[in-house]
Amino acid sequence: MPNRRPKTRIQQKNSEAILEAALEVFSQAGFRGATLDQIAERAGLSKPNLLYYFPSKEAIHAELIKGLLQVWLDPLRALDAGGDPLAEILGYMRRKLELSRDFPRESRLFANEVLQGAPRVEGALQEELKPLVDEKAAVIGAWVQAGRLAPVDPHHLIFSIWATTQHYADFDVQVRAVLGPGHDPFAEAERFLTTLYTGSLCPRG
Amino acid sequence: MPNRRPKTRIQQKNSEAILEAALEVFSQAGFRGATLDQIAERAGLSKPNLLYYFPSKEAIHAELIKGLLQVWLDPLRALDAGGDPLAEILGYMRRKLELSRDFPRESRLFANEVLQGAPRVEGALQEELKPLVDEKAAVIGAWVQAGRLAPVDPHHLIFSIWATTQHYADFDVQVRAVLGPGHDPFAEAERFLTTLYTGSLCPRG
DNA sequence: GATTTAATTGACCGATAGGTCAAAATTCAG
DNA sequence: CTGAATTTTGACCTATCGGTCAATTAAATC
Repeated sequence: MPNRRPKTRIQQKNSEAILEAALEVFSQAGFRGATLDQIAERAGLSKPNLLYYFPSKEAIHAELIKGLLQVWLDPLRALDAGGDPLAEILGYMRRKLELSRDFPRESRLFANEVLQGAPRVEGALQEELKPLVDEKAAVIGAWVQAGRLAPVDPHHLIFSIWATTQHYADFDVQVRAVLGPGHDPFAEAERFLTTLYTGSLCPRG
Repeated sequence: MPNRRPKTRIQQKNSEAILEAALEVFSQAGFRGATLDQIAERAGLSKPNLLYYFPSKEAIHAELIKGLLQVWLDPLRALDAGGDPLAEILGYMRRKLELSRDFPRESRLFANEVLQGAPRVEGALQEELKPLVDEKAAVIGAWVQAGRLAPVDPHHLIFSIWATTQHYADFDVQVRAVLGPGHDPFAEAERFLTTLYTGSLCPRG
């Protein structure tokens, strides 16, 4: 059994291939719907060989979730209390939208997990997500108090940014089916969401 | 095998029990993750008995989706070209949010399906969803043209309403984990979304 | 080049998946 | 009450699931 941290080139390569394949399969079928055989085939390995690198299906999934959560929270971490309120929020929206555009499988993996009751990430939600959101919600709340933002509920503002941006990754099929060909959903979304949030967040006498 | 339309009381009762159980299981585990044994147990029937009423797992799922799509599209159908633009859009948002509150399992069933590539509903998206959305988007576009709404992309406005309202059903676990106890997510969401859309849709000189 | 170590595999395991079927139990019609 | 139709079930089928293991092959080390 290989050590925790891959050492050899071959371990590095195969571990990456497995995680890449698992991301594809898990994000498309959910945890229960995904099979080790599918993952193994996509990774170009036999199933026993796959289980030589990871002890179980759960372990592969856990590794993916672990690596994902950090990346997923980064845009919110970057929200700066010292910046211009509207610019900060629009910047957060934009970074979140870019994640949806560039890492749709990661978004769907997470969506699948939460949608099915988050049995394997509930702890992380409580211990990592909630504190960070509370902190940044307080920042936004302070902006509102100072009259630098129109009065809105900070938590639900954050929810709406999650919802609207992740929608373009998670419901990509539906978005494209409705728009038809000849559209760039993400580019259009950026314009729309900019006007949406600018319009409702600008403070008015 | 029972006829297409349930006739006897017992057929009526069991068919309903099966669909109710299947909704619970499919919405929580996705199609592949759900099992006939789980559905049968929840419905209080044996597996062979379940398969006496529906020919296959696919058939149960298809029946659910069929019944769901109509209900799901009703709020958009009710959007009235003759009404007040902002009130109509807020009303649509509110009806959609009520669906999320009262039928979260249906929302998750649909989300699961689309998330996993919509293999069983892609046709319905093209043939039912797209025409309806295009029609209503045209209505909104006309309002914008007439200067009765701030200039926004109608399709993406509809997407954002879907995203923000369904978020509270589909990501319920996450929303509650972040908010903590003592919150009514749907009531708060209604207030927030009202200000969000009012703020950005009101036309200004 | 030999030997040790890492990597790979085919065969296999018990559990569970969706589904079938003939027979038994129940309900219904006359 | 009786016979026909409906409903229910236990036993069973094949395929696939996650996972194991001993044996084989390929790499790295000396």
